[in-house]
Amino acid sequence: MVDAATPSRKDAGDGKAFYVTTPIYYVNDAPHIGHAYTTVAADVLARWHRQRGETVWFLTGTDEHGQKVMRSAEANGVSPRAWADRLVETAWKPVLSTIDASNDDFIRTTETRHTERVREFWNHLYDARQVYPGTYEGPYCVSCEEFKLPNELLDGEDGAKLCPIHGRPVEMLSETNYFFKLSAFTDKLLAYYEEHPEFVQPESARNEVVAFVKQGLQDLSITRSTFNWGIPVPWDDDHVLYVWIDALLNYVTAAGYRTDPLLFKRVWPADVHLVGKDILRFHAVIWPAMLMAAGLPLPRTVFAHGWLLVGGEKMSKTKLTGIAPSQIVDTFGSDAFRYYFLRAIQFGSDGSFSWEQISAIYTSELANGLGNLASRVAAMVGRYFGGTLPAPAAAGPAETALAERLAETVRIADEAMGGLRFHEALAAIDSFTDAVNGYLTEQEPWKVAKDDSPAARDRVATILYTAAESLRAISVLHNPVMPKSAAALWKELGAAETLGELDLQPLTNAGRWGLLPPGSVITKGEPLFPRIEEPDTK
RNA sequence: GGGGCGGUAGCUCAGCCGGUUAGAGCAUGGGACUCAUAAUCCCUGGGUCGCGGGUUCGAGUCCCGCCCGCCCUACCA
Repeated sequence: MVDAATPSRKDAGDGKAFYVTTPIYYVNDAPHIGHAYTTVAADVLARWHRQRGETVWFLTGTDEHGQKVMRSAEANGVSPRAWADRLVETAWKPVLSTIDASNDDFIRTTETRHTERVREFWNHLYDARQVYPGTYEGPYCVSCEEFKLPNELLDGEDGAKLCPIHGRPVEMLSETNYFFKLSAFTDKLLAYYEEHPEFVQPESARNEVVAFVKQGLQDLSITRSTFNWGIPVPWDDDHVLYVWIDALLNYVTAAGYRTDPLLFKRVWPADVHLVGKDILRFHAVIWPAMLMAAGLPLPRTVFAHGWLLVGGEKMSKTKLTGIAPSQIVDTFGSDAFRYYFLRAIQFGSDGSFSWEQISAIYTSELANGLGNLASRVAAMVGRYFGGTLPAPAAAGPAETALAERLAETVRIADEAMGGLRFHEALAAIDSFTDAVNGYLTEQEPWKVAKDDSPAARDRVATILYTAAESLRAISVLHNPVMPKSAAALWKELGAAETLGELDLQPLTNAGRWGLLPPGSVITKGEPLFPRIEEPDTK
């Protein structure tokens, strides 16, 4: 029973938790890598902050009301709720495990914990006279039986506006419904953007939002009466709430709004709402206005990321460029999926996806770079020290340089992650991995090992310790991004026995040198990132 | 129509307030090495910086015009 769903992790701990959200996904779409991209970014952020030792609350979920879902359900001969249940269980929830999402909660807008709170929220605003009855007038297509968007209409002859589906003239129709006094918040929003430049990111998104609001806001029609798949308006049974006005509230209803004051206090306001740029306005204009109207604190940041482009064009189902996450994960694994999208695309900008590119990055950075490094270190500790990590002797300039490089890498990566510059963080970690590979090649421990004098043996010990210690740090740094591989590496280093669980290694200390205790038992396992001989170039 | 962003090496992209021979990663080619997942390390790139003008001692980097792609210009999610 969905309504009985309980958060998997209620222990948000003491103090303010880092609260990150994805949008709730509209169940009527098929999940594609665009959705997974957002979720992965949120997940990496959540895991990164957990690794820093912070308490974290990571929410995702599904948006299930509205006309489209209702119509699909009808077309499939089932109730809207049954249709939504099916999509959630067969499509949306499975994606989360496909990409290894570690969400603390999953909210559905059809759950009573949501619907009841939404009704209360709007009833409150209605009582506070923030909502009033009015008339919505817009272009309506009789064939579609729905209102159309002014900008999707086609121009017909003699200036008539045509329905893009039926090619027939639309007529202006009006509908009585309820309006939220959004216009009253124009100046307050502008002032807020001004005072909180970090509220809408990146800069380009912020500029668009500000420009939009500066035009002046109109009141927003928040109810519909032409169909009934939605949350009933508390004061008028003939209307249901407009789906967005319902959906946005998930961020608070799932955070214990009006039901769990302790959780709510600990979690709200959200630190980051991650959204695609297509839904920026709802999150950066309507949502904060709703919160202002209700007297609730606003989220710290709404971050809009870009589109994934396939073949230079925005991914779309109709052009058959919509790709299911499993298509990629089946070939490269969930870790590489996560790594690739955050590594190859500047978060906030549009990014090109191609099989060639993911294949290239997988091979060069993961298989040849990190994976091979782990193999060569494990092999040499096995060969020269029977698998037991030796204690290092005196550090030379090369060791000191690498240790300093590590500290710098952790600093850069942490700062970049804090600013949602995932690609920058991963570039720094990759660059450090390269440095370790270069260090080994320069020090040539395999040559030093041919001399069996005590001094030479000490030198080999120092070199291999240095490399293994570097891998220890890389494990911690990569754990939020590639949890499976990082755990495998951690195990290979024998670190669980000597340092404890990987998840508990504080990221903030990851740059400290010399944490991996000598004596750790290092084993050469299966390759971390097996070579993929024939990439699926479909 | 108005506003914004982008068009830089085969690919993906950096190039802040204009200034020595235009950069990175990957791919390519050559070399070194052999611990390692035929992996690693070093060297190697001569690309009309979309097109045409202009300003300037000097312009991917500023101005004007044009071409191409994308986004915004409110109630599909």
